[in-house]
Parts: sequence; structure tokens; C-alpha cells
Amino acid sequence: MKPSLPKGVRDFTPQQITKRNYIFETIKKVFIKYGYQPIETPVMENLSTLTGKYGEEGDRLLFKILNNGDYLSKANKAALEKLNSNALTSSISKRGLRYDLTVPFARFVVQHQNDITFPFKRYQIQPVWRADRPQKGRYQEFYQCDVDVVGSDSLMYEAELVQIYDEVFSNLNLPVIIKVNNRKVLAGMAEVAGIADKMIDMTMAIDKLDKIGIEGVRGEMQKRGISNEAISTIEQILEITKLSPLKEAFINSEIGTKGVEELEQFHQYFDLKTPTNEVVFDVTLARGLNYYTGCIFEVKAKGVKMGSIGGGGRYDDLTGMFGLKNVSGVGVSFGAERIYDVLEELEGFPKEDTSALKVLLTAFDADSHLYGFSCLNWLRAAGINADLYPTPSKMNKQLKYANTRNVPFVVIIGKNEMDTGQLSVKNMNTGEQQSMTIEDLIQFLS
RNA sequence: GUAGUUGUAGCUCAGCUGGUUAGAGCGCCGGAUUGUGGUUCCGGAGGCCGCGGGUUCAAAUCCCGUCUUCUACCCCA
Repeated sequence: MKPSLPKGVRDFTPQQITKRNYIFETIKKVFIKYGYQPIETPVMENLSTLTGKYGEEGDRLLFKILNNGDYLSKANKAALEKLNSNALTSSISKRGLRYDLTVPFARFVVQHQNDITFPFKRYQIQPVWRADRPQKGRYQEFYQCDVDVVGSDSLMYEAELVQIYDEVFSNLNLPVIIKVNNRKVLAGMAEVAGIADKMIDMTMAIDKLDKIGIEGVRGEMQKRGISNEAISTIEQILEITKLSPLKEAFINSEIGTKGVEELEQFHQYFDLKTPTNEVVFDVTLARGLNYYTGCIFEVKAKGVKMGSIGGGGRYDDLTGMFGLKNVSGVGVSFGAERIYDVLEELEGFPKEDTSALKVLLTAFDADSHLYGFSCLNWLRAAGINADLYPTPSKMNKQLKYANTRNVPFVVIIGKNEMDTGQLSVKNMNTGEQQSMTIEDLIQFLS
């Protein structure tokens, strides 16, 4: 049988894991510094927890898990006969793989509401699954790094989360542009244009502005049944780039005004410190997920053709679906896979691998191999990453192995070394070789 | 879900309008070099040509289906 993998998923080599961990560690360090605590949730959730939270498209992309046992005996026979997959699904699948980390987190908060104190600040770094067609920067299994805080509507957290974005990408030496908008501004826009009921259609259209241009957006809105009059109102607002004129445009829209005020307050906090990266207000930022209600964020890498590498926003009533009302949350997500791809393209990964092997011991015969193993114990006891070639064999072969392991130092042990206690230590970069005792070697490598 | 694209040695890929035994580079193994790597030279192993069906005297090559790869759309990190 030829080994293979399902589409959209990947193995990771040690080299790749090292790089991925570099991203995860950098992110995690910032999360912890800002006072967030880790949680984990299971890879599978009840399908009822997941469905209906991500819109129609999201439901289609959910991975469903077939029930165990004789699932057909309990299947919806009518749906089966009519070959109606949608109706059949709920009768043969009660579980699914999580689609993101936010909804499971909402469930977690409701279920553990008595064990946690609000505001609750958590971070979560785990894989999620989407049955999407794979393409550039898009996989069916990928990691998300989420930070959220629930139980407070303070705009301080919006500012804090954007600071986290700024700090993480600055630590990764990855220049980004962080876009900020507010769902209420979009709602105000729809209201002013007299199409409050078509807000979703409007936002989906203007979200594509930088891809299809203003003409494309116009066509898209027409296609979605928005009148030309409304479109021209929307276009006028889209040209606004500052908050104060926007506020004037929303003089007759309570929700739009509220949105601008929230953005103003966000800036009061955020402007107290100068960010490293570019942080801009962008009315055209819409973001797909339907549960956002306040500020929304999106991060794009500069100088690389890649979709967004992070996004998030405030959601006022996510836990309401699970029966806990009036708990506001705000959070952002880092797309680790895309950050990886961008860093790879920009050659932004650090050269040195501190976790790698420091020294490889080699031996010529059975006696020196045993002797080498005891040296190995000493080195490891001293906390030095060390290894011994598994069999005494030709030096040629052992040194070639050392090359592929990319080891900076090799210790060569034979009869001479055992007799004198002076180990031969070879620098694999320069080829230089010197003799020293095991104590000196430990000192040397520490 | 729609459209295009890809699949040949471990990896990257050649292989013409169908025609004997399917190639190259890199990697791997062995040797030159029995206590010294990266360079060089010599030798060797390794292939259901993605899978299934069809056309044909004859298919890696043409046709159909299917899976996979990458890409665009949709949507999204």
C-alpha cells in the first residue's frame, strides 16, 4: 500500500516544527505578559454546538463525524430515500470537528461560568478543521492562536488586543498593517443608506473593495438587490477616512454614531503608546463571521501576497446562544500557518536553533563506545544536548551523520582518548580539533 | 460547490505526432580512504509511469471516470 495523506493536511518535519514552535512561543510569551491564561478544548464538539454559528457557508465546511455502531438503523429514512444529505446528516452524525476556537470557548465559558471570574482572559493555541478547498495559505487542518477576554465591555481591551498584535509581529520582525473598523459603523452606513436589512449583503460586497475595485463593489451590491440611490450614499461614506466627518454623516444614525464613539474611545487608550506597526482605520473592513458586533480587526503582512494573517473583534452575545446573556467578549486570532508561510517567503526565521543537538560522540570500537556512553551521561547530566552514534563504525560514516544532524561539535573516542582521558573534540565548522577532559568539555559547551 | 491545472525513482523533473529493455540531476548504499565529514572520482540499488476502465497489433503517451496537487471563484486564517 502506498502511503498517503488526506487532502489539505500535512506532516511536519523536525525543521518545520522548530520554526512553528518559534512562532507559537513568540505569540504565547506576549499573551502571558498581558495576563491571559491558557485553556484547551477537545477537537470534537457536539454538532449542535457548532452548526448555525458560522452562517450557511460555515455549516457546509464543518467536518462531521459519522456516528459509531449501526448508525443506519437510526438514520432518517425519508431523507435517505430522497438522497437529501442535509436532512440525513443530523440523524447519522452527532459530533463534528471544531471549526474555530471562539465558539468552543463560548461553550466553555457558559459551562464553567461558576468556576471562572470575570473578566476572564484566556488564550488557546490548537488546530481547527475546515472542509475547504486547499490553496495558497489555506489548509483543512490549521492552527489558530486565539486570545479573548469575556465579561467586560471596556474598550481598553480593544486597545490591548491591538497592542498584542503590534508586539507579536514586531517581535517576529514581520511588518504588518493592522486595520480597525466597527460593525456599528457598517450598520450605520446601511441605516443611512436605507438598507438596514441588507447590511450583510453590503458588508460582503465592500469587503472585496481592494480586490475588485469600486466598480466591482457597485456591481456586487446591485446583484444583491441594493438600489442605486443607496449605493451612491454608501460610496460617499466609503471615501471617508477620518472619524470626525464620519460622525457628521451619521448624525441621523444612532448606531453609526455609537460605532464612531467606540472607535474614538479605542483611540483614547491606544494612542497612549506609539505602535511599531501601521494601525489604520478602514471603513471598508467588514470581516465575514456574523457574530461580531463592535470593533473588528484584521492584520495583513506587508510586501507579501497573502490573505489576512489574523483577525478578530467584539461579539456582544456569543454566549447567549448557550444560555448566558449579557456577557460581552472581544478577541483576536493569529493564523499560525499563514504567518509561517509569510516568514518562510521573507526568510524571517532565526538562523540558530537553540534546541538542537550540541555535540555528537563517536567511537571506534566496543570499549570506547561504552566509554562514550558514560561520557554521554555526564554531558546530559550537565544539561547539554548530546548524542552518541549508536554503533562503533567507520569515522567517515559517523562524521557524515554528524553533518546531516548539523552538529557544531563531534567528540572522537578511541583507545588513545580512553588511555589519556583527553577527548578529541572536533569543531565541525572550522575542522579544528583539540583535546580536553570531560570536565573541560562540559565547561566548554555550557 | 464551480472552473482550470498537476501526478513518471526517496526528491526535482525530462520522456516528440502511440513503437523493443522508461531517462537525468540530486539524494541513498558500497568503494578509492581499516582513527577524521563537507570536495572529487568509480561502482550499485531503487519504477504496477496516481488508480480503474476503454481505444489499439502495441499506451507513460490517446479517450472516459476517479483520487490527488496547485490555482482562480465562493468563502476564509
